[in-house]
Amino acid sequence: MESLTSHEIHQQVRERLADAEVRYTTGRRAVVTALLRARGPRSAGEIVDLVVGAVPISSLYRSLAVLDESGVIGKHHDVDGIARFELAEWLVGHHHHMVCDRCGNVEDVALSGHEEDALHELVDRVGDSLGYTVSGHVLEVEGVCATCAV
Amino acid sequence: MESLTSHEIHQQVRERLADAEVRYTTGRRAVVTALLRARGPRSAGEIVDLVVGAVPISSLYRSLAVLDESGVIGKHHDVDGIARFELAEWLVGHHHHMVCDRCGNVEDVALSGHEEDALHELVDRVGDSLGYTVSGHVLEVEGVCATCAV
DNA sequence: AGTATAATAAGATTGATTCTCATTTTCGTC
DNA sequence: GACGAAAATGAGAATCAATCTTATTATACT
Repeated sequence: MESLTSHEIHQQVRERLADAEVRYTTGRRAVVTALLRARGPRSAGEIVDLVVGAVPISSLYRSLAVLDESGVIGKHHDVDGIARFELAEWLVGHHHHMVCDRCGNVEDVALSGHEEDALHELVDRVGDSLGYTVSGHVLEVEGVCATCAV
Repeated sequence: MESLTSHEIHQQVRERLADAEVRYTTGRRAVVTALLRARGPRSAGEIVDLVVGAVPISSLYRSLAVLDESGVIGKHHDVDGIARFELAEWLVGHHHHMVCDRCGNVEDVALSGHEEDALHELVDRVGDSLGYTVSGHVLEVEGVCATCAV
């Protein structure tokens, strides 16, 4: 998947929100911009720092909820149970995560087409064997990053 | 990995806790028994229901913390951010999770040796390419279970 | 049995997240 | 370019899983 420019992404988001009859306001745009700059999932607290100017935390959480509900961003929880948000895969491409055991940093990782295909087959097989209709998969690689490795 | 009997698991846990100079008390044993019956990760609230008799929630959390710290159980967070606990892999074998998108149920899944080897190679390659020393990996398959598929 | 140490129980506390509601902004219309 | 309806925001209250505190109880060792 060729990556979209920042401008194209905002355009895609605007259209998606329009379909959901939701306005693409300044606050919501600020969240998308912040997540665009970050190259991995970020917590609400981290996003507050990434966004220029003061953002009320309650408003930020509502922006995140709206964007999540309309499929613009995805939400998952890190090892400490804190929610982390990132742009949805239809905007930035399917990818996985490399997590540092020490500092907790999370980076996006895209597999090669061949690797992703193999993983996809594997996952389908697993779902079938248990009677599930597979809708997706998540792979997290855990390790110690170069900086933490002393 | 051949699976251990319930009795053998309690024995292993006892030894592991002894090494950590921690007692294997009734409350801690009850948690292990409950997780042994459950065939997948369970939340603190669910474990309260699985354990026979009333268990103070604060005590349960401390038992879980002690067992987690000594490596007897593992902890992760589900899509709603609540913590789920399960017996550690050295007790029940390395495995992955099949998660139902609808009801949230989580089942353990073990891959074949061949599949697991291939996955292991893949994650090693990913870690190397990013300068990480890989320590593990997590694969979650998402889908809709037979019951929820109507 | 007696003592020192660890574990438990009950409730208070914390902290991320959500809810409430009054105020403000936006959009389509006149 | 103001008007009214609907949507969004902001400030603080409320929620709830999880942790902490401390007094009490149980356990291991002598």
